[in-house]
Amino acid sequence: MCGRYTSTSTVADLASIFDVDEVRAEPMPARYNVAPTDTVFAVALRSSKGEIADGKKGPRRALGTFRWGLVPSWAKDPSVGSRMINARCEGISSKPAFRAAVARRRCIIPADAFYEWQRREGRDGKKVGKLPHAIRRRDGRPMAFAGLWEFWRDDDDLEAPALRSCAIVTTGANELMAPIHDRMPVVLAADNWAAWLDPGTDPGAVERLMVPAPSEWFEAYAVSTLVNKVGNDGPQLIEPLPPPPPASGGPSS
DNA sequence: CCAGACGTTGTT
DNA sequence: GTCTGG
DNA sequence: CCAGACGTTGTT
DNA sequence: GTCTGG
Repeated sequence: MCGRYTSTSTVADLASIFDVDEVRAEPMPARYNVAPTDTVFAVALRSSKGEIADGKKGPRRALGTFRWGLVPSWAKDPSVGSRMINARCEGISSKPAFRAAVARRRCIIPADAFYEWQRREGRDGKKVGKLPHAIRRRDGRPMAFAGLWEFWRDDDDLEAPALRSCAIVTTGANELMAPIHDRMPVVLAADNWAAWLDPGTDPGAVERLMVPAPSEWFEAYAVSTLVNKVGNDGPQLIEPLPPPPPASGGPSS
């Protein structure tokens, strides 16, 4: 799955890379530990209803900010979003929480790396803990996570600004990821960005985009458990973990 | 009909 | 809002 | 995803 | 053990 990632590219770089023509996001500092419920960048098409932008003509893609954790429009309060941080691609179109968004409100969530925790066992099968790994593109470019977004209004406070929230679509692991974890985010090829964002794309075509990206795009390596704590941040979180000390003979030798 | 869920992950 | 379970 | 909490009452 | 918050 994908429960933590990094967002280190600048607004200007993202606007350029994703061919965004309207920026509706204040710059944010580089983040090495983006966690659920955080405010994140995402790219979405402007809609005729003005959900992303006002009614101006011309621009097509907007870079905006969203709360990570999709809050369905019918939710009583936004807390349900904490459990909607990912959307499994399998059966996604029949899930009440995601159905509307996958049909009409797809977005791209940029990320520079994501984290996955590998469960590890001791020699005797006892649990030893979880080892976090960072996964990033070999070419150094930001990744485009396939995302969904929603629009939520508080029925008790119609004056309040609407909340825009998002979820990351997940799929099975590719060969690189398989030893670490059995799920991974859908990472879109640049050639598929337009089709993913376009609400007019045929549902079958959308389905075919929600597949594991090729292993060859990525590199993965173990990192320290500093990332476990959401309050920790900084480039040290994606530094490769030094190899463990040579196996000492244990209690006896 | 109304009430209640609406999600993912990992683990046994 | 819409579907499922009772 | 991991870390950290894990409760009630009454009132608007 | 299970849920909530970040």
